[in-house]
Amino acid sequence: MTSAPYASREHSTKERILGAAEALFATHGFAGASLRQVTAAARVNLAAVNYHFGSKDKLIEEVFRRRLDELNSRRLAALGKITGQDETQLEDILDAYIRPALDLSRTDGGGAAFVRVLARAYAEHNETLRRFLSDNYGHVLRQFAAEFGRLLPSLAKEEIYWRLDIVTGALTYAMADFGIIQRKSDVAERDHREAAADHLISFAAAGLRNPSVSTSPATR
Amino acid sequence: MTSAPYASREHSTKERILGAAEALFATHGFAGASLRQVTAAARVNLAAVNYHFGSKDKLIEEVFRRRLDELNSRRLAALGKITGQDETQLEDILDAYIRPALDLSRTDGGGAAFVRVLARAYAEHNETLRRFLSDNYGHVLRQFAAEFGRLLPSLAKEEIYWRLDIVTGALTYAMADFGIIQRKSDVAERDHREAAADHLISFAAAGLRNPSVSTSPATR
DNA sequence: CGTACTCTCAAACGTACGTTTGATTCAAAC
DNA sequence: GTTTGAATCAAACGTACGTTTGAGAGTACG
Repeated sequence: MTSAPYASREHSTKERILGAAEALFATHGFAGASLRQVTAAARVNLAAVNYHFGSKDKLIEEVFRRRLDELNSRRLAALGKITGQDETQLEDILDAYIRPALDLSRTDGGGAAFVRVLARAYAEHNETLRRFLSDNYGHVLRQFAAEFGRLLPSLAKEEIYWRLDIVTGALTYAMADFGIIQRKSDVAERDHREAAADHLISFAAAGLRNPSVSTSPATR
Repeated sequence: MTSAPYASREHSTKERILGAAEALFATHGFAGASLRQVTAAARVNLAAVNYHFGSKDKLIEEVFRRRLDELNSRRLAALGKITGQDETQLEDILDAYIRPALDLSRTDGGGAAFVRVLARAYAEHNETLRRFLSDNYGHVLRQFAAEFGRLLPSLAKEEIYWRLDIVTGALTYAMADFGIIQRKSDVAERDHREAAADHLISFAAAGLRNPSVSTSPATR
């Protein structure tokens, strides 16, 4: 072996497992993709998953962590630029939230697959996974909810979280399907998604602005 | 098979299985909910599923058929009222498509659960299930696509199907989450969903009207 | 009564799953 | 040269799955 300066190369066992798992989870779901499929696709031994990650659940978490760390950093960076400003519109906050995810779905090397994994996570209401995401990235949601609350003072905190969850799920699903369609597209695909993202944002803004529904039973 | 007047009552074995399967598929997915869970919840013997339905896949199909027959009949009835009319708007066709589903999510007796099952079906790209839905209800999609095409003459047939799929998936997901949230709501929930549906429709209309993307130049 | 038929039941079938084990490899450290 | 420890491997573990079986209960009808 030509002892290169990079100890953990892109083609290390761990990385190959993560890549294969990401692709197979996107296609077959977390329960539907078996470790035997994953290790066969990654061309590693079956036991490698439990050796390097400990369990299938931990592997799933690592698939998320690898992408979400950067995704949410970008979200917070974008949010930081508009936080507290007077002229901030609802659409600006939504843009800070979904634009990094849209960019991710455009990257090579599994980004598009990961967006589909994200959509899976929303569809499956896996409690373990929910807990992991809440523990590790809940502060991001909280910061966005706070900023949304600033622009929507008439909505209760709880109501804002509900709507954010619905909006995020619908957006994620739409983005995931963009990723599938991407294969058949040509150069104009980028423009299509750019324009579609604008529509998604305006849709989400309309849903969030919706004044009706009361979550406090006493106040009627 | 003597046609007894009340042979298949609401509490028959078949109906109890269908109800339990619907609820468990909504919560745990098709792969995640086992026949042992289903039969235990329905309080029937494990073998009853294979006796009455033949297999788990056939049971899944029957869960869909029980609801989709009426759902799509209502969709076609609503579409028939506006087909070919000059003053038809995109929003009218979308209303004909998603309003029956929204009504279904409001019904008692598992309708809300079924909408979540529908969302599952969209998230999982199960080929067997896709085939079944396409074979049995593809004509509905085709009729709607034809009417959409009439109002969107600049879009290729294929492009219309893509966008319909994305839009339907996002709408279904949103409606499914409405179903989950429903529990915590009071009387105003109906108004909320009514208003939210209007936003969903306008969002979908905007996405469908989007003129960009060219699928035509390259033949592939 | 006997026959026929539908439905239910406990038990077992074979398969696939996630996980664990113990041996083996191999390069670096001593 | 020996030791060490990380990494890989084939094989097996116990469990849960969908499905099948064959016996039996219940009902209808001559």
